[in-house]
Amino acid sequence: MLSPRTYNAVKISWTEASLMYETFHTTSKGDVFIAIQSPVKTSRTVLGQCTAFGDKLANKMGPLTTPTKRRDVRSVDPWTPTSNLKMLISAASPDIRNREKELCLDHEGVESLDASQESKLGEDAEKLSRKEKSLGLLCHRFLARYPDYPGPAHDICLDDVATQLNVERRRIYDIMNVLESLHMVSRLVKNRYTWHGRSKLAQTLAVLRRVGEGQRYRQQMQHIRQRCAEKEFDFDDGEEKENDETLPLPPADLEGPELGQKEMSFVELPGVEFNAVSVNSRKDKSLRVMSQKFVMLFLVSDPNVVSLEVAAKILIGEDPAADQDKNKFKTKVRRLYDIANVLQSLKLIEKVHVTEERGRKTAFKWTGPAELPTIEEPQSCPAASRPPAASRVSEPVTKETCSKNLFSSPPGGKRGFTRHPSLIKMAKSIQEDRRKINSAPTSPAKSALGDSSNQDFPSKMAQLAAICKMQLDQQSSRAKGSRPGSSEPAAHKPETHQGKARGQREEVAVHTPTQEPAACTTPHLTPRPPQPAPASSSSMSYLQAGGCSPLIPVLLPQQRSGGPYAVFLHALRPNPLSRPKPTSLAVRSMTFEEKTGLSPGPPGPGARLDLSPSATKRLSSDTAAEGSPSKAKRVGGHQDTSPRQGEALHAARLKARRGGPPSSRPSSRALHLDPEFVNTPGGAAAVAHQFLEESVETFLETEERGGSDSEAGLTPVPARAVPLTPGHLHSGHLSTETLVPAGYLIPMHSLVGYKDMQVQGGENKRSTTPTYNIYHTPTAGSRPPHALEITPTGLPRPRPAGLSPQTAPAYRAHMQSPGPSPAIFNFTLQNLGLIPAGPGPAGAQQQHQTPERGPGPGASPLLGVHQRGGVLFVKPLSSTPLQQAGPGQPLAFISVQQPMMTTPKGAGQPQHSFFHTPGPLSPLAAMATHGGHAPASATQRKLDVSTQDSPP
DNA sequence: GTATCCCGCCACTTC
DNA sequence: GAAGTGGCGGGATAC
Repeated sequence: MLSPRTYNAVKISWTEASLMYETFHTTSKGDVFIAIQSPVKTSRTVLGQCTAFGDKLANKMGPLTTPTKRRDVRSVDPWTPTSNLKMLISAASPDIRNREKELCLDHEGVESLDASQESKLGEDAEKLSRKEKSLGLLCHRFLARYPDYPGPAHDICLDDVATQLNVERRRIYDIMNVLESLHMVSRLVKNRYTWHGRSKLAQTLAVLRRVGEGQRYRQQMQHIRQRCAEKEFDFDDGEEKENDETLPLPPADLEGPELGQKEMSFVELPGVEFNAVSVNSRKDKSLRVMSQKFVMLFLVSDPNVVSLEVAAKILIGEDPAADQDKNKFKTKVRRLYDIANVLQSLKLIEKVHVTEERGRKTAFKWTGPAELPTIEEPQSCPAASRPPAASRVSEPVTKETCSKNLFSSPPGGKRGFTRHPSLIKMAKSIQEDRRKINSAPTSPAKSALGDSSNQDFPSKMAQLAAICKMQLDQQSSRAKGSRPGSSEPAAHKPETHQGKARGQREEVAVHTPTQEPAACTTPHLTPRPPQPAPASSSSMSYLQAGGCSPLIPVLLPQQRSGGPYAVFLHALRPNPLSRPKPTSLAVRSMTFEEKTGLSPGPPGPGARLDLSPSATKRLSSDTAAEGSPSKAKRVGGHQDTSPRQGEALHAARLKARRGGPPSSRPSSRALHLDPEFVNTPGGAAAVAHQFLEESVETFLETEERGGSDSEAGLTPVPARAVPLTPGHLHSGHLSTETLVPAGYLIPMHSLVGYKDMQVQGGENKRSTTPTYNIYHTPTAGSRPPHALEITPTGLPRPRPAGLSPQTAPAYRAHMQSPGPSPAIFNFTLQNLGLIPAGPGPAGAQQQHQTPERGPGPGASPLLGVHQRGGVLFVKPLSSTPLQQAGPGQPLAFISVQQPMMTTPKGAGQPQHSFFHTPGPLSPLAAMATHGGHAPASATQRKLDVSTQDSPP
């Protein structure tokens, strides 16, 4: 067939080529097509018959081998991107090939091709047909330029790429966003990205799957399908709304959970940890979020076939408004096409058509890796990382050092409220460094570190950055607030610092920056600090993602490449559960879909997610913070983050509750911005802190009391049982939730420290900036075994009731301490075996759950943990669950803090609008707002109704 | 006529 | 204020 050389040359492109083909096929209808070489052939011709890729490929190969192309290929430098591009292009576009051939063939010289190609393409571009200009093709060309598994980091200059590919930058952004969602690239700086290729893809997918499971997407899809089946008519776009009632739109329901996701805003990428950090301007990046969610659907779907409609509904569902708005629906669909095109180029999906009652539907079939690395919680980075920590030390150390330096000053003292510009800069620089490192690491760095380390690297970097930020935030907050209440905090902090000092490295390495310190400090947590690494790590590390409701960030250990990721889960979407959906239903609609289910990979026991709530939070928070200022508005934002932020958030929440301004939650994003919240008006902040603390304490107490309940709530309730009511949440409380970037995945590394964080729990909280807040720990989630189970709804896991007494204190401590979220703490304890999984003590969680406010003002019912002043509130993933959840159930936690931001709004109408989806937000909101009240009902609603339903 | 999805306006962010 | 980003949706092209 191909000459060796050719072969080599082709190798790289092969996949791509295949992808391209597929793409084409898909595009064209799934028909098969073409042999690359065959000059003309277009798609269908050859393969028409073959359906399977393999076949296709084989077929293609045959043709491909054909002389001509090879030549080209060969001639070209096999590995050169251009060569690849050429191949791809030729393969992809018959027209192009033809042209090339015509034009170039002659010369054959690959080179000529190369140069000419692009130029041609570019030139031709104008002439090219729409198809030829498709995003998928463009993506192919783009991908052809880089190796799947880059050794050293590859920097990508958008301008260059755009120029080379002859496309507008705008198009490149679309591609980059999708790639970023898969962690194939990470943004380095403006106009620059780092190419990671597929090195992190497996992990990312594994994480996404988990998250998806946690989100119950499968259920949602089924639900939707059912509805569809039931009401086919309704489907039509517009109707949906109406359907709602009748059918609570699938989307809607779905939304609920997803809603949380809506946070699309948060979408930051895992790999890019920093995203959160700084640079990113728009945290929203819905495209990224959408992309991740879209991928999750495939990963969770048994059939692996997801219809565009279903996907759109689910994704849209998140967007309340979208549901009703046809236009929005259309827009979403457009985006899905964009994403699908890129994913097709990546060969992750293939376009297919599903025949339904209604007719033929466009759908996509997952063609990516079937089996994904399990995410082991255990491995969870933490642990792994830790050890490495030492090794990694370098990084960690650095981070630590940095963080220490940054924070050191304040330990006892407070940190400046506001971040000093210089600090900010530092943080940024650090972040940048991280990024750089990350990028590099991906390949090399990691190697150096070791696998785990690798991951760690990035994560570390991220952590460092995060830590720095957090610290800064904290400092700032302290500075501001050193205020009374702070005493504790202060104490903690100092301790924290100390703790850090001691264990810092470890912690540092491990922990997420921010929290760690705090956590460490916390006496209760104390243990964690240093050692946390191992134990904590283990325990901490894993949060069940799945279990976690939406909000919960899950940390996944990255097995290899990637470190674990922290995923922000949206609030669980109860919905799915809510409706008992018969899977079968789904079937009708979609042939493929039918599956019911397996959850693809439910994480086995092995797979666990580490949630580092804190981490997540951080991320989220960071992100949020980064988020546009405007967003900040939502909250009241104080940016100061950290504990204060959390407090601020609380305060905000409280206010909201009290009638404070409903805050309009600006947007989900805003939520994230907690930091901003933090900033909350100065004096107020201090007060708020105190207030928060108090509330927290109260909350804790409450939790303890009601803990069980809350736990239940926390526990991942079986879907139905408890669907989080996102809506509920949002309604009131949502805000909190909102804050959380649901759905967003963050690489553990970035989070790093989660363990620590978790372990540490409390201390950090304060310190931790908003970001941290984000997390929550999902206790349940953390449980390894359950990972899957944990998933929101279903988490059967019993929660460590055990928390109880003993834990309780600890819990409180946590809560009080800024450290890690209580949830985390619980988690950890549970994992460690210190706490019984049972319902018992659940209190903490339960408390959270308790919906209502247990905690006091802010206490969110659902949430299990709240950090106190600090601010982390853990929410039960599924809000609903709480109720249901019985003892034993694991908890899902969500950090509420962010929500704070939202709170205002969330509470208000906006929320609804925002969140139609009840789900996600709600949980948070619930927590945040604590309007605990909301929770229960909300959750329930969720089940029943679409999110929106949730009563305001 | 519907399905796709390119194109580029424009708002938001960041520098 | 300029540049970078990215949401968004009009409308063209493909089927």
